Amino acid sequence: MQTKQPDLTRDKILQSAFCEIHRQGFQAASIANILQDTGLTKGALYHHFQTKQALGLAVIEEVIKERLEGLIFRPLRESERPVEMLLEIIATIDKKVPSDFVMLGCPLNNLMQEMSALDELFQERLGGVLGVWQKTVEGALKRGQKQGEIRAEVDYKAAALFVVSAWEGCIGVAKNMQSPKAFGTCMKQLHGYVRGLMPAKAEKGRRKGG
Amino acid sequence: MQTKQPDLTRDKILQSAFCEIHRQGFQAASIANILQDTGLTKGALYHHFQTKQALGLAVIEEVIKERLEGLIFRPLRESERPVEMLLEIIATIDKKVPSDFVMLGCPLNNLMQEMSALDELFQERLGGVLGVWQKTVEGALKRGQKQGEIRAEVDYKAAALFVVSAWEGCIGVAKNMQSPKAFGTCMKQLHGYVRGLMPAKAEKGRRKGG
DNA sequence: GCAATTACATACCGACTGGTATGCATGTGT
DNA sequence: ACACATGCATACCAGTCGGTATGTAATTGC
Repeated sequence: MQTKQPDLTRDKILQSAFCEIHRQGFQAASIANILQDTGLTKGALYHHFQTKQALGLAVIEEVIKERLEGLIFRPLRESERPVEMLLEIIATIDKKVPSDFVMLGCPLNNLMQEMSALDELFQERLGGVLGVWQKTVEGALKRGQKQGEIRAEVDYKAAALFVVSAWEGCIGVAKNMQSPKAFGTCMKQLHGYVRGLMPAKAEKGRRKGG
Repeated sequence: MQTKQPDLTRDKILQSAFCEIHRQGFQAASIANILQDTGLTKGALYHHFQTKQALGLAVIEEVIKERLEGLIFRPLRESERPVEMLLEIIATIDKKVPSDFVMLGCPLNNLMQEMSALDELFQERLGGVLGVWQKTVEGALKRGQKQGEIRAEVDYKAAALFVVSAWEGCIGVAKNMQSPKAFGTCMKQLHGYVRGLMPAKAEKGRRKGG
């Protein structure tokens, strides 16, 4: 066992920074808090990350993006019945995610609201993740259209944009109401919207209530 | 003409604070900037507002809420054809609002995302405004239901919650993409969702494309 | 017209911020 | 085994933050 494990140290910083940023926002996130939490010092932190900004960008890329990847992107991409998978994820996301993720909001959305208008690099990175999300939903709808599960006249690009927007909106409003229940209610409506993209036949076949 | 006009001074501070908060967020909003912008001094500001928090709360109540009132709440409440008015507002809001309101985001939503989890008073005030919004849409849908413009089985409370959530979500995503066009596309989908709440007959009667 | 209050301006403060310069110990390549 | 780079700790810094104490001019009440 080594006394110095740079990769572990770096990861500890990233995780702690993620939590601090999730709770306080990026600008209000205190380097000092992260150091206290990890038991490290400024030397360690600024050895691994040149600036606070670089740390924030790394959190986006290596923590937030990866979480979304596992929770949403990958299942959606790999499923052979993408529309059903999308509906499934929308219907169950409120149970799959710890309740403080509703109380504190979506880490991605929080950062977008806070930083997009202030910092170009943040805007690019966040936009990148958002773009992947959108493209993933878009792909699911497109494939669904080929399978006849989405009506032919549906503009799947616009629909995907709306799904992601409404999704984030639901978390945001639920966060302000501090109500996981409202989140569930809201996402159920989004579920209804997506079902509304399906042909009448396929739509009727699905269960109605949540 | 008087040399001291406390009401005007107070208003100048509120307006400037609104802009500063809209641009930077509340925590990053700098008292010094507001003073520089208004040409006043700390003495003046802290005479009218006990703390920065009090200033923020006043901005919510006296600026943000009033703007939404004039732009959305009042028209919706006073219309005799509330569903049409709701659709009208959703369809044209992207033109009625200056483009920097898309680039900088909805002031209400920005503050909700930033402050709701951090400060109880903010959460209450913001939640109050959001509640009015929600109740107003709710009332519009309810009245629409009586008029037969909304299908009887629609859960108008859940639908109203979703409309507001998706609305904010659309602005948020458009802000991150720095794209007023995306805002329009996204709101058109919300328009479609609301139309989907109408009976097939009434829905068909409306124009399809934007 | 005098007293009291209101409406500001000036100067200052402690706390905290992100960031850096320096130093030292551990690990690594040869 | 020695040179060198990496990994991390300590101490310090300039700048900014919100907030306050004090002073003074303008306005108001009587």
